Amino acid sequence: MKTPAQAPKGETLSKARLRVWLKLLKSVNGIETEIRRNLRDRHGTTLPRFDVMSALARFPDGLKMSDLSTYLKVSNGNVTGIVDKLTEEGLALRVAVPEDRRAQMARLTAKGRAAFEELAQHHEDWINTLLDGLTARDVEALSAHLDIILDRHMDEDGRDAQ
Amino acid sequence: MKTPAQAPKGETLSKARLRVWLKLLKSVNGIETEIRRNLRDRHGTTLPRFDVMSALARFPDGLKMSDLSTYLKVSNGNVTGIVDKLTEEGLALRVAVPEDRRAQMARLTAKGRAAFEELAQHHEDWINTLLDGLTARDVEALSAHLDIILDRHMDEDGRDAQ
DNA sequence: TCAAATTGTTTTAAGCTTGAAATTTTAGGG
DNA sequence: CCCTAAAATTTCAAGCTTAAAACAATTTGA
Repeated sequence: MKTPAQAPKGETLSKARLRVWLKLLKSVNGIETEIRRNLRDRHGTTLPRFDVMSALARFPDGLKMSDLSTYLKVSNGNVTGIVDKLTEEGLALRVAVPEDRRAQMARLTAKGRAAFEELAQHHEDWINTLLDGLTARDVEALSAHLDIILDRHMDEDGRDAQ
Repeated sequence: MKTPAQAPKGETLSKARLRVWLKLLKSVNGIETEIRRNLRDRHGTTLPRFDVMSALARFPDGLKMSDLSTYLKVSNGNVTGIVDKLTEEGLALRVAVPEDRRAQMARLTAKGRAAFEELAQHHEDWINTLLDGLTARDVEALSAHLDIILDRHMDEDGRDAQ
């Protein structure tokens, strides 16, 4: 009969939720720090750039700047700057939208797609290693618990419900 | 026999881990965004300030600046700026360390302690609401899965092992 | 038709974060 | 005692992020 060390017996549910939140934060921050370091040291890039490339890779025809910022849940101004940099590096480009002269589609270039394929494979490998303690069964159980959180307070758009 | 919608049958373990990582990230980012908004709109403060106050509240005698940055896993320069701001607001102060003139202890003032008590209670309430879908049993199960991740790649200092 | 509202994007100002350089002080040989 | 290395902290430059303002183009409705 083994009880987690930091789980006091009479702990209220509220305190228990606070504890698991701190653990969630620590896990995600730890993994994210490692991913950022790998992207910087092994590929000379950053997580925001990877995120944008990842989004654009999912939409080969490109994404309007505003759709990109909605999809990534960051500000419009933010994606403007990131796409600017990717464009300077020849990894992305903007194409005009014929029927709406305000809008632009951001797309990956061939070079950008190739660079992303490489990054994506390594990224998956890094995550696979960082989560190598989790079995398939663990992954499903963890996923189910996260769904409870997501379904309750984050709707499809990722915004907090109500 | 119900299968999670996004879990393809023949999915490799590596892909499954990648999926759960993205879900972890989405959950934490969603909660963190809500906490930041609450701190800003309802208390006129920020998450980094709350984190520093929370650390100092745990150590009534104060913490050396370097211990504070180690504890919070942020850079030295970062805590310098945050403690500067808290000090300007009368919530924290720096006291000299007699035996080492290089070092300083950061401490909460009485005002800082009072402000933190208020913040901490609200913070716990917010988390309790955001995680209200999780039962005590869910919390323990989730906690156990996070321990697997933390034990495997984040040691006590929070740095990635090996 | 045309003024007002809305939409798409960029610019800007401010704050956060980091890593590296600079500063000050302490500790350890020789 | 001195000189070098190490440690504690701050300063600095660069990049990321956001919210708000500015700008441009489109849509709406009177």
